[in-house]
Amino acid sequence: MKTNKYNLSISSNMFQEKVLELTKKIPKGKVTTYKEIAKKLKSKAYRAVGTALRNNKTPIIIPCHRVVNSNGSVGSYKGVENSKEKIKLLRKEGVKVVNGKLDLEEYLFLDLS
DNA sequence: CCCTTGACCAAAC
DNA sequence: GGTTTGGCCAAGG
Repeated sequence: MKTNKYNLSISSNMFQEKVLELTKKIPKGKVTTYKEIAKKLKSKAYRAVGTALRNNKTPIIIPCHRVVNSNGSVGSYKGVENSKEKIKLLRKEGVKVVNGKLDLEEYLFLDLS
C-alpha cells in the first residue's frame, strides 16, 4: 500500500504504532521476539519491526529492550548489537543473560492480546 | 518509481 | 556449537 490520490500515505506509521503499542505491554522480567510482534500484526515483516523500534524516540516509555531475537540472543539496542546497556536493563529486571543469550522458554511473553 | 538498507528468521552447510 | 544464504517487508534515498 502506498499513496492515495492526494499523494498522502495511507497506512504508513500504523505499522510502527502497532509495534510500539505491543511493546509497551511486555511486563517487566519478560521478553518477546521480533517475530512474535510481527505475527500479531499478521505480517512477516520481522525486519520492519526492528526498523520501527529503531525509530523509537522514547526508550523509557517504550521498553524496547524487552524485544529479543527468536534464537534467544538479545539482538540490538540503539543500533548496537549485543548492547551492554540492553543486557544491563534486562538483568536489572530479573532476566538472566548468559553470553549474550537468554532462555526463551522461561522468559518469553506471548499474551499480547 | 526503482534501489538499497536494516535492532530479523529459518534452513543449510 | 558457529557462520552463510536467501528471503522477508517497511522506510528512506
